[in-house]
Amino acid sequence: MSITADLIRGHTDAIILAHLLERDSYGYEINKSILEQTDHRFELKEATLYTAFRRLEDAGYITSYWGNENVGARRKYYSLTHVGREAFEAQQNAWKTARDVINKLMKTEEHQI
Amino acid sequence: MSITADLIRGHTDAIILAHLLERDSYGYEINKSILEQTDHRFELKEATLYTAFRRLEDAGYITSYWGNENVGARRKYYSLTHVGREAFEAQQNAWKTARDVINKLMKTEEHQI
DNA sequence: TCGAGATACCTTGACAGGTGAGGTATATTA
DNA sequence: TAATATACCTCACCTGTCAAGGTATCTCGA
Repeated sequence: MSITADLIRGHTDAIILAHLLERDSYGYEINKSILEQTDHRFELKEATLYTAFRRLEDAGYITSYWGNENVGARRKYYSLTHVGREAFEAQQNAWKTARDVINKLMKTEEHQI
Repeated sequence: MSITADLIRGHTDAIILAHLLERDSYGYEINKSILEQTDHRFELKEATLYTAFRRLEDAGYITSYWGNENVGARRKYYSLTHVGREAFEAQQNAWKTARDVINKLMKTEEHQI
């Protein structure tokens, strides 16, 4: 079951920030990583991804620098800022709240543990 | 913590259908019900609600009829169709998938039971 | 009786995020 | 040498949300 745009809308920023929590990364890698993590059930489209990078950098949540690869195509790396880390934590909390509310309104049982 | 539009976007239709699973209802009541169910953490704005009604009726998921109240303002009742019920179940499944994927990507633990 | 507030419906225009389609460039490999 | 993978980017369009505005009825207190 693939996931439509509107179900993801509003989560793209947080998903990218989450990825950058662990280490600096670049667009293509983040894209591939998300595909693998979700068994190809979900893909961040390139246009969406680069739009989000722009938005996040404008907001001061991430900074960028060009990698100095000797081989292969050039890579633009992104790094999470302190503000970005705080923003992610806020968005994570917002997600938890929203998730529980939607579960209730959609009469969906919580995930079994 | 109130919930921003983008976190809910794409769920409004399913939330409305879920409400109609139990019984026929009308806009104002659905709105109030959602407010109460969520302890005022989330509100479906009127414009959003009526836009959704139009969309759902065009899709054949709901039908409408005017109530015959003797007192008070007139009410337009909505009723879930068979197709609408099936659509809701599909959307419920889509939500479960999306929820689990987002949980994973956002490194959010599942809700404790 | 008159005004405020609740109930109940609706439309319009603007906005913002997602994305299909298109583009550029380099390296690898058959 | 052509195809494929890596890697970046932009633009125009679409769709859902919603602030702001509107209409009408009923209740209730001053």
